[in-house]
Amino acid sequence: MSEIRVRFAPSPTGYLHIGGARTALFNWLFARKHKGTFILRIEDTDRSRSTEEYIEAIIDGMKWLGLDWDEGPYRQTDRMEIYQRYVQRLLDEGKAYYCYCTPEELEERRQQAMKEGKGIIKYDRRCLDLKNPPSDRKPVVRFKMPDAGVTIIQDLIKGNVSYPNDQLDDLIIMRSDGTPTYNFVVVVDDVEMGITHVIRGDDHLNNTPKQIQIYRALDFQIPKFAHIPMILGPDKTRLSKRHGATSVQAYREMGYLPEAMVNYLVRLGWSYGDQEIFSKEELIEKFSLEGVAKTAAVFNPEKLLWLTSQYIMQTPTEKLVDLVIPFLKKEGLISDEKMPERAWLTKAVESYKQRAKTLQEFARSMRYYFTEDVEFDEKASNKFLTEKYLPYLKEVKEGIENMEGFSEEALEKLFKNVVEKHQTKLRHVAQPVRVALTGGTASPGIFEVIEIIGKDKTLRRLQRAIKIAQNN
RNA sequence: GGUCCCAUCGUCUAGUGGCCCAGGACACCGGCCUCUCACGUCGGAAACACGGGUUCGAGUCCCGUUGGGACCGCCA
Repeated sequence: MSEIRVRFAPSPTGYLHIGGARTALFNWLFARKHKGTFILRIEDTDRSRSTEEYIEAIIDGMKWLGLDWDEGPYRQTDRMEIYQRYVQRLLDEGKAYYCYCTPEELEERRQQAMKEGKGIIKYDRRCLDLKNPPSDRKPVVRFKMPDAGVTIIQDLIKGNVSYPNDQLDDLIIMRSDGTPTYNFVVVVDDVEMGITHVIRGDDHLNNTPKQIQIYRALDFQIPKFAHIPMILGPDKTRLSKRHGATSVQAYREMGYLPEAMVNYLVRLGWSYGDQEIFSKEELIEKFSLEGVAKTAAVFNPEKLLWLTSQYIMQTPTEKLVDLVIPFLKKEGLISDEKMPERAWLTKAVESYKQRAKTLQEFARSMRYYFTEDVEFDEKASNKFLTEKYLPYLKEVKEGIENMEGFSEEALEKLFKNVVEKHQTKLRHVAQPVRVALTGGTASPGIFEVIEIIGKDKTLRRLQRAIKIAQNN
């Protein structure tokens, strides 16, 4: 049994997007599952649109997701001689030819064909047997497609798909500037790199018969193909920027967890019975191309959010603290110079572990733990910082002032005493205090919050709230 | 316009002829828990696109219709 070799081949014309990430993930899982090799190849033959920045961004995104590769990153721009050699071979064997038509001429003819309602928009081969090539033009090289018969793709996901060869265009394999084009390099590279399984988006399905013809012309062995369904936006068209955040780094910056992203992505088009949550090890064990669906999937950020919250709850708090710190810095709540004690930070993070759905949410909802004062939510202060609750606020304040220790237990006892004395409910005491300390009506348990905020700050905030209540 | 792919709750999906008057998950709604929020838990509403076949029996097989998508570039 020969080794399995797969690749992820993004073009660096943008950040690593959701769709690309899932393609990478499926390839990676397939390689890991079969103890094969996962190759990263940068498809940068389009020099005008490829940038170093995007190459970095893609690599960065892969690393963040934990998709490590075994070979590469290869870059097609480093391999130009190889492609040129194969183009020459096709030329020598009469399987390709020079074409002198300009892009403008071709465009015009395409428009014309479209207008006449001709279904087939393909090159008319007028340069195929040119007697006198124009000397003032640099030609492209076209691949000569067979014009009869059918090409059949044996796809691991779609099954057998056949195309009439008369539909296949004589595609350009080398531009007039001497650089090769995608459909050609992809074949050469996949063969040169010993790729056994081509796993890619099904937007490539229609390119595959053309590529198969190139494999045949070059006498190459054809790999196995697996075309995975697209990821769509809510309007069911191909997912793109206009659908909002679509790059993996955008989600990283919003405080999503990579494990959640991987889990979400894998379930988009793949399933294993009713199971929703998978560890990476489990995925490697259970992943298979047979489990991949044929239908396109709509990207649903809400489920990704839920998964992130699930992973947050599963993450050990100590680790969570490390993850939250950069977001606290970004919110301007801490800095290297102003770094709170680790133990305190741990308690603070712990208090939001069941509540924050993203790392960013941690930082934002924990704001009042760090600031000197709080900003009151108007509705909340109007309702709870009033004369009615004034006695409770005062008694809690006094109680804390006279308190021996400063533990959750002691605080709970204090509140109970106030409740009993006034024959009221705990919530009538807890809510005004909550508003006083956090500015709003929603927070972790009040005793926990008081302990985290600390005695001094708590007293100051209560005092301030009492003043407001007196005037309300 | 041509070629190709696809079709189960709003969304992701289970389902490979009888176990399905269709199961799970997110979101939504309601109960419980409760100092608020969240978590958790219990319950609810919610789908086999349509029409023909095949079969004792079809979400599952076949054909058609409709709908959606992709590709048709000197982009990848």
